[in-house]
Amino acid sequence: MVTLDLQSLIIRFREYLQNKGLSYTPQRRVIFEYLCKERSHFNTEELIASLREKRLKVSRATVYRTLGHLEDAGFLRQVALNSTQIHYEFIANTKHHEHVVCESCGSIIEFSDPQLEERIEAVAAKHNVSITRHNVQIFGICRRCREQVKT
Amino acid sequence: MVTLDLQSLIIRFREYLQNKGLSYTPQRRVIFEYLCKERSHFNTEELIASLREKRLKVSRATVYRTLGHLEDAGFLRQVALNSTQIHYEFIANTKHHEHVVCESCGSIIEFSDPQLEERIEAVAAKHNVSITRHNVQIFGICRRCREQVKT
DNA sequence: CAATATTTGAGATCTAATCTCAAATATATA
DNA sequence: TATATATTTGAGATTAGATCTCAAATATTG
Repeated sequence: MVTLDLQSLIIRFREYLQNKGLSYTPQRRVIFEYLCKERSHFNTEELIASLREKRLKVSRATVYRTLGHLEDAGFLRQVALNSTQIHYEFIANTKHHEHVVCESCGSIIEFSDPQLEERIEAVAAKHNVSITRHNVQIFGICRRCREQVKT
Repeated sequence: MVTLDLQSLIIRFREYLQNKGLSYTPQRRVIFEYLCKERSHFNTEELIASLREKRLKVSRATVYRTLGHLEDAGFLRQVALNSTQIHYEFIANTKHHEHVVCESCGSIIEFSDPQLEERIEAVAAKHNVSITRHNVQIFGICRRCREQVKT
Protein backbone atom coordinates (compact mmCIF):
# COMPACT_ATOMS: atom_id res chain seq x y z
CA MET A 1 0.00 0.00 0.00
CA VAL A 2 2.37 2.65 -1.17
CA THR A 3 1.40 6.09 -2.32
CA LEU A 4 2.66 6.34 -5.85
CA ASP A 5 0.08 8.70 -7.19
CA LEU A 6 1.46 12.09 -8.19
CA GLN A 7 -1.66 13.97 -7.29
CA SER A 8 -1.76 12.81 -3.73
CA LEU A 9 1.95 13.56 -3.31
CA ILE A 10 1.32 17.07 -4.54
CA ILE A 11 -1.51 17.47 -2.09
CA ARG A 12 0.74 16.40 0.73
CA PHE A 13 3.39 18.88 -0.34
CA ARG A 14 0.89 21.72 -0.62
CA GLU A 15 -0.47 20.94 2.81
CA TYR A 16 3.00 21.04 4.25
CA LEU A 17 3.70 24.39 2.60
CA GLN A 18 0.43 25.83 3.78
CA ASN A 19 1.06 24.81 7.36
CA LYS A 20 4.35 26.63 7.21
CA GLY A 21 2.89 29.73 5.57
CA LEU A 22 4.78 29.00 2.36
CA SER A 23 3.36 29.05 -1.12
CA TYR A 24 3.33 26.50 -3.89
CA THR A 25 5.32 28.49 -6.41
CA PRO A 26 6.00 27.40 -9.99
CA GLN A 27 9.63 26.71 -9.09
CA ARG A 28 8.70 24.50 -6.18
CA ARG A 29 6.21 22.72 -8.37
CA VAL A 30 8.78 22.08 -11.08
CA ILE A 31 11.30 20.63 -8.66
CA PHE A 32 8.80 18.55 -6.78
CA GLU A 33 7.17 17.04 -9.84
CA TYR A 34 10.52 16.33 -11.38
CA LEU A 35 11.63 14.46 -8.28
CA CYS A 36 8.38 12.54 -8.01
CA LYS A 37 8.61 11.36 -11.57
CA GLU A 38 12.25 10.92 -12.36
CA ARG A 39 14.42 10.45 -9.39
CA SER A 40 15.32 8.16 -6.60
CA HIS A 41 18.97 8.86 -5.73
CA PHE A 42 20.58 12.12 -6.66
CA ASN A 43 22.84 14.84 -5.46
CA THR A 44 21.95 18.47 -5.81
CA GLU A 45 24.33 19.35 -8.59
CA GLU A 46 23.10 16.45 -10.69
CA LEU A 47 19.56 17.60 -10.16
CA ILE A 48 20.40 21.14 -11.19
CA ALA A 49 22.06 19.85 -14.34
CA SER A 50 19.08 17.66 -15.21
CA LEU A 51 16.63 20.48 -14.75
CA ARG A 52 18.76 22.68 -16.92
CA GLU A 53 18.87 20.06 -19.65
CA LYS A 54 15.12 19.93 -19.68
CA ARG A 55 15.01 23.73 -19.88
CA LEU A 56 13.23 23.87 -16.56
CA LYS A 57 14.49 27.17 -15.27
CA VAL A 58 15.05 27.25 -11.56
CA SER A 59 18.03 28.90 -9.99
CA ARG A 60 20.63 27.01 -8.05
CA ALA A 61 19.71 28.86 -4.85
CA THR A 62 16.06 27.94 -5.21
CA VAL A 63 16.91 24.30 -5.80
CA TYR A 64 18.97 24.18 -2.62
CA ARG A 65 16.27 25.97 -0.67
CA THR A 66 13.52 23.74 -1.98
CA LEU A 67 15.41 20.57 -1.17
CA GLY A 68 15.69 21.84 2.37
CA HIS A 69 11.93 22.19 2.55
CA LEU A 70 11.40 18.78 1.04
CA GLU A 71 13.69 17.27 3.60
CA ASP A 72 11.81 18.97 6.42
CA ALA A 73 8.57 17.77 4.94
CA GLY A 74 9.83 14.21 4.91
CA PHE A 75 9.90 13.72 1.16
CA LEU A 76 13.65 13.52 0.99
CA ARG A 77 16.18 11.70 3.04
CA GLN A 78 19.89 12.39 3.16
CA VAL A 79 21.95 9.30 2.55
CA ALA A 80 25.64 9.20 3.27
CA LEU A 81 26.93 7.52 0.15
CA ASN A 82 29.82 9.84 -0.39
CA SER A 83 31.47 12.16 1.96
CA THR A 84 31.77 15.48 0.21
CA GLN A 85 28.34 15.95 -1.24
CA ILE A 86 24.86 15.85 0.11
CA HIS A 87 23.15 12.90 -1.45
CA TYR A 88 19.37 12.56 -1.27
CA GLU A 89 16.77 10.05 -2.07
CA PHE A 90 13.12 10.56 -2.62
CA ILE A 91 11.28 8.50 -0.08
CA ALA A 92 7.63 9.43 -0.29
CA ASN A 93 6.84 6.60 -2.63
CA THR A 94 9.24 3.87 -1.70
CA LYS A 95 9.54 1.73 1.30
CA HIS A 96 12.33 2.32 3.78
CA HIS A 97 15.63 0.80 2.80
CA GLU A 98 19.38 1.05 3.24
CA HIS A 99 22.28 0.84 0.80
CA VAL A 100 25.14 -1.34 -0.24
CA VAL A 101 27.61 0.60 -2.36
CA CYS A 102 30.26 -0.97 -4.56
CA GLU A 103 33.46 0.98 -4.06
CA SER A 104 34.74 -0.12 -7.42
CA CYS A 105 31.88 0.55 -9.85
CA GLY A 106 29.73 2.78 -7.66
CA SER A 107 26.61 0.71 -8.12
CA ILE A 108 24.04 0.91 -5.39
CA ILE A 109 22.01 -1.99 -4.10
CA GLU A 110 19.02 -1.18 -1.96
CA PHE A 111 17.99 -3.54 0.75
CA SER A 112 15.70 -3.63 3.71
CA ASP A 113 16.21 -5.81 6.69
CA PRO A 114 13.62 -5.69 9.45
CA GLN A 115 15.93 -7.27 11.98
CA LEU A 116 18.50 -4.60 11.36
CA GLU A 117 15.87 -1.91 11.78
CA GLU A 118 14.82 -3.51 15.02
CA ARG A 119 18.34 -3.31 16.37
CA ILE A 120 18.54 0.35 15.48
CA GLU A 121 15.33 1.07 17.35
CA ALA A 122 16.63 -0.90 20.29
CA VAL A 123 19.91 0.98 20.40
CA ALA A 124 18.18 4.35 20.26
CA ALA A 125 15.82 3.30 23.03
CA LYS A 126 18.66 2.03 25.16
CA HIS A 127 20.40 5.40 24.95
CA ASN A 128 17.21 7.28 25.46
CA VAL A 129 17.40 9.12 22.17
CA SER A 130 14.23 9.83 20.27
CA ILE A 131 15.19 8.84 16.82
CA THR A 132 14.57 11.15 13.87
CA ARG A 133 16.43 9.33 11.14
CA HIS A 134 19.12 6.80 10.60
CA ASN A 135 21.47 5.58 7.93
CA VAL A 136 23.22 2.34 7.20
CA GLN A 137 25.79 2.06 4.45
CA ILE A 138 27.69 -1.01 3.58
CA PHE A 139 30.69 -0.51 1.31
CA GLY A 140 32.41 -3.31 -0.49
CA ILE A 141 33.19 -4.86 -3.84
CA CYS A 142 30.35 -6.42 -5.74
CA ARG A 143 30.56 -9.80 -7.35
CA ARG A 144 30.84 -8.47 -10.86
CA CYS A 145 33.82 -6.29 -9.95
CA ARG A 146 35.53 -9.11 -8.08
CA GLU A 147 35.23 -11.29 -11.14
CA GLN A 148 36.61 -8.66 -13.45
CA VAL A 149 39.74 -8.27 -11.37
CA LYS A 150 40.47 -11.97 -11.66
CA THR A 151 40.62 -11.76 -15.44
CA MET B 1 43.24 -6.98 24.50
CA VAL B 2 43.51 -3.70 22.71
CA THR B 3 46.69 -2.17 21.42
CA LEU B 4 46.99 1.14 23.15
CA ASP B 5 50.71 1.42 23.20
CA LEU B 6 52.08 4.21 21.07
CA GLN B 7 55.27 2.39 20.16
CA SER B 8 53.53 -0.59 18.68
CA LEU B 9 51.19 1.65 16.73
CA ILE B 10 54.16 3.46 15.29
CA ILE B 11 55.73 0.17 14.32
CA ARG B 12 52.58 -0.84 12.53
CA PHE B 13 52.50 2.45 10.67
CA ARG B 14 56.14 2.18 9.67
CA GLU B 15 55.61 -1.33 8.42
CA TYR B 16 52.72 -0.18 6.32
CA LEU B 17 54.76 2.64 4.85
CA GLN B 18 57.67 0.39 4.13
CA ASN B 19 55.50 -2.12 2.31
CA LYS B 20 54.27 0.65 0.09
CA GLY B 21 57.74 2.07 -0.53
CA LEU B 22 56.91 5.18 1.46
CA SER B 23 59.01 6.77 4.12
CA TYR B 24 58.32 7.72 7.68
CA THR B 25 58.88 11.45 7.32
CA PRO B 26 58.81 13.95 10.17
CA GLN B 27 55.49 15.29 8.92
CA ARG B 28 53.89 11.86 8.86
CA ARG B 29 55.27 11.21 12.32
CA VAL B 30 53.84 14.44 13.70
CA ILE B 31 50.38 13.74 12.33
CA PHE B 32 50.34 10.13 13.36
CA GLU B 33 51.51 10.72 16.90
CA TYR B 34 49.12 13.57 17.33
CA LEU B 35 46.22 11.38 16.27
CA CYS B 36 47.32 8.50 18.45
CA LYS B 37 47.50 10.69 21.49
CA GLU B 38 44.83 13.30 21.14
CA ARG B 39 42.04 12.37 18.88
CA SER B 40 39.14 10.11 18.35
CA HIS B 41 36.65 12.00 16.15
CA PHE B 42 37.78 14.86 13.99
CA ASN B 43 37.47 16.43 10.61
CA THR B 44 40.47 17.47 8.59
CA GLU B 45 40.12 21.21 9.01
CA GLU B 46 39.86 20.83 12.79
CA LEU B 47 42.97 18.72 12.78
CA ILE B 48 44.88 21.27 10.73
CA ALA B 49 43.84 24.01 13.13
CA SER B 50 44.90 21.97 16.16
CA LEU B 51 48.29 21.21 14.70
CA ARG B 52 48.76 24.86 13.89
CA GLU B 53 47.88 25.84 17.44
CA LYS B 54 50.54 23.52 18.75
CA ARG B 55 53.02 24.99 16.29
CA LEU B 56 53.39 21.65 14.60
CA LYS B 57 54.12 22.74 11.09
CA VAL B 58 52.63 20.53 8.43
CA SER B 59 51.00 21.89 5.32
CA ARG B 60 47.35 21.41 4.56
CA ALA B 61 48.18 19.31 1.49
CA THR B 62 50.37 16.98 3.51
CA VAL B 63 47.70 16.54 6.14
CA TYR B 64 45.16 15.56 3.51
CA ARG B 65 47.63 13.20 1.88
CA THR B 66 48.64 11.59 5.14
CA LEU B 67 45.06 11.02 6.22
CA GLY B 68 44.57 9.18 2.96
CA HIS B 69 47.46 6.88 3.79
CA LEU B 70 46.20 6.35 7.31
CA GLU B 71 42.82 5.39 5.97
CA ASP B 72 44.38 2.92 3.55
CA ALA B 73 46.45 1.51 6.36
CA GLY B 74 43.33 0.97 8.46
CA PHE B 75 44.12 3.45 11.20
CA LEU B 76 41.33 5.79 10.26
CA ARG B 77 37.75 5.23 9.38
CA GLN B 78 35.45 7.69 7.67
CA VAL B 79 32.22 8.21 9.54
CA ALA B 80 29.29 9.97 7.98
CA LEU B 81 28.26 12.30 10.73
CA ASN B 82 27.81 15.33 8.58
CA SER B 83 27.31 15.64 4.93
CA THR B 84 29.70 18.27 3.68
CA GLN B 85 32.91 17.29 5.35
CA ILE B 86 34.89 14.15 5.67
CA HIS B 87 34.81 13.09 9.27
CA TYR B 88 37.26 10.52 10.58
CA GLU B 89 37.85 8.54 13.67
CA PHE B 90 40.99 6.88 14.83
CA ILE B 91 40.26 3.21 15.19
CA ALA B 92 43.54 1.49 15.82
CA ASN B 93 43.10 1.56 19.56
CA THR B 94 39.38 1.31 20.06
CA LYS B 95 36.93 -1.41 19.44
CA HIS B 96 34.53 -1.19 16.56
CA HIS B 97 31.49 0.92 17.23
CA GLU B 98 28.80 3.01 15.61
CA HIS B 99 27.31 6.41 16.46
CA VAL B 100 24.22 8.06 17.77
CA VAL B 101 24.27 11.78 17.06
CA CYS B 102 22.05 14.33 18.76
CA GLU B 103 20.78 16.71 16.11
CA SER B 104 20.21 19.39 18.67
CA CYS B 105 23.43 19.56 20.69
CA GLY B 106 25.69 17.57 18.39
CA SER B 107 26.82 15.18 21.08
CA ILE B 108 27.98 11.78 19.93
CA ILE B 109 27.26 8.54 21.70
CA GLU B 110 29.28 5.53 20.67
CA PHE B 111 27.73 2.12 20.84
CA SER B 112 28.41 -1.35 19.64
CA ASP B 113 25.80 -3.95 19.05
CA PRO B 114 26.90 -7.38 17.95
CA GLN B 115 23.49 -8.32 16.66
CA LEU B 116 23.45 -5.30 14.44
CA GLU B 117 26.90 -6.18 13.12
CA GLU B 118 25.68 -9.67 12.41
CA ARG B 119 22.82 -8.36 10.30
CA ILE B 120 25.22 -6.22 8.30
CA GLU B 121 27.41 -9.21 7.57
CA ALA B 122 24.35 -11.18 6.60
CA VAL B 123 23.09 -8.52 4.23
CA ALA B 124 26.46 -8.20 2.51
CA ALA B 125 26.67 -11.96 2.15
CA LYS B 126 23.17 -12.15 0.75
CA HIS B 127 24.05 -9.65 -1.97
CA ASN B 128 27.36 -11.25 -2.61
CA VAL B 129 29.38 -8.18 -1.79
CA SER B 130 32.70 -8.57 -0.07
CA ILE B 131 32.44 -5.95 2.59
CA THR B 132 35.23 -3.43 3.12
CA ARG B 133 33.61 -1.11 5.61
CA HIS B 134 30.27 -0.03 6.90
CA ASN B 135 28.64 2.79 8.76
CA VAL B 136 25.60 3.14 10.92
CA GLN B 137 24.41 6.51 12.12
CA ILE B 138 21.39 7.12 14.25
CA PHE B 139 20.24 10.72 14.46
CA GLY B 140 17.81 11.96 17.04
CA ILE B 141 17.31 14.15 20.06
CA CYS B 142 19.00 13.11 23.25
CA ARG B 143 17.24 13.06 26.59
CA ARG B 144 18.90 16.15 27.89
CA CYS B 145 17.83 18.21 24.86
CA ARG B 146 14.28 16.89 25.06
CA GLU B 147 14.08 17.97 28.67
CA GLN B 148 15.41 21.43 27.97
CA VAL B 149 12.76 22.08 25.35
CA LYS B 150 10.02 21.28 27.85
CA THR B 151 11.16 24.08 30.16
C1' DC C 1 -5.83 48.63 -5.07
C1' DA C 2 -2.31 49.59 -1.87
C1' DA C 3 0.54 47.75 1.65
C1' DT C 4 3.05 43.89 3.25
C1' DA C 5 5.34 39.67 3.06
C1' DT C 6 7.51 36.05 0.50
C1' DT C 7 10.30 34.23 -3.08
C1' DT C 8 13.39 34.30 -6.64
C1' DG C 9 17.78 34.68 -9.28
C1' DA C 10 22.37 36.36 -10.34
C1' DG C 11 26.33 36.45 -8.64
C1' DA C 12 29.41 36.97 -4.57
C1' DT C 13 31.26 34.40 -0.87
C1' DC C 14 32.68 30.62 1.93
C1' DT C 15 34.60 26.20 2.84
C1' DA C 16 36.44 21.70 1.99
C1' DA C 17 39.23 19.23 -0.85
C1' DT C 18 42.41 18.60 -4.53
C1' DC C 19 45.95 19.83 -7.71
C1' DT C 20 50.37 21.86 -9.41
C1' DC C 21 55.01 22.26 -9.59
C1' DA C 22 59.40 23.81 -8.02
C1' DA C 23 62.28 23.14 -4.08
C1' DA C 24 63.71 20.17 -0.44
C1' DT C 25 64.53 15.49 1.29
C1' DA C 26 65.36 10.99 1.13
C1' DT C 27 67.06 6.73 -1.11
C1' DA C 28 69.69 3.96 -4.19
C1' DT C 29 73.71 3.26 -6.96
C1' DA C 30 78.25 3.58 -8.60
C1' DT D 1 81.14 9.79 -0.76
C1' DA D 2 79.31 11.73 -4.81
C1' DT D 3 75.80 11.38 -8.10
C1' DA D 4 71.59 10.09 -9.97
C1' DT D 5 66.87 8.99 -9.05
C1' DA D 6 62.71 9.01 -6.65
C1' DT D 7 59.75 10.77 -3.14
C1' DT D 8 57.76 14.30 -0.42
C1' DT D 9 56.66 18.70 0.87
C1' DG D 10 54.55 23.37 0.96
C1' DA D 11 52.61 27.57 -0.98
C1' DG D 12 49.26 28.85 -3.41
C1' DA D 13 46.00 28.13 -7.35
C1' DT D 14 41.98 25.67 -8.61
C1' DT D 15 37.72 23.21 -8.28
C1' DA D 16 33.37 22.03 -6.47
C1' DG D 17 29.54 22.11 -3.40
C1' DA D 18 26.86 24.87 -0.58
C1' DT D 19 25.31 29.17 1.31
C1' DC D 20 24.53 34.07 1.46
C1' DT D 21 23.08 38.75 -0.20
C1' DC D 22 20.00 41.88 -1.83
C1' DA D 23 17.30 44.08 -5.27
C1' DA D 24 13.59 42.85 -8.28
C1' DA D 25 9.61 40.03 -9.02
C1' DT D 26 5.72 37.70 -7.30
C1' DA D 27 2.23 36.50 -4.16
C1' DT D 28 -0.86 37.51 -0.26
C1' DT D 29 -3.56 40.30 2.81
C1' DG D 30 -6.44 43.97 4.42
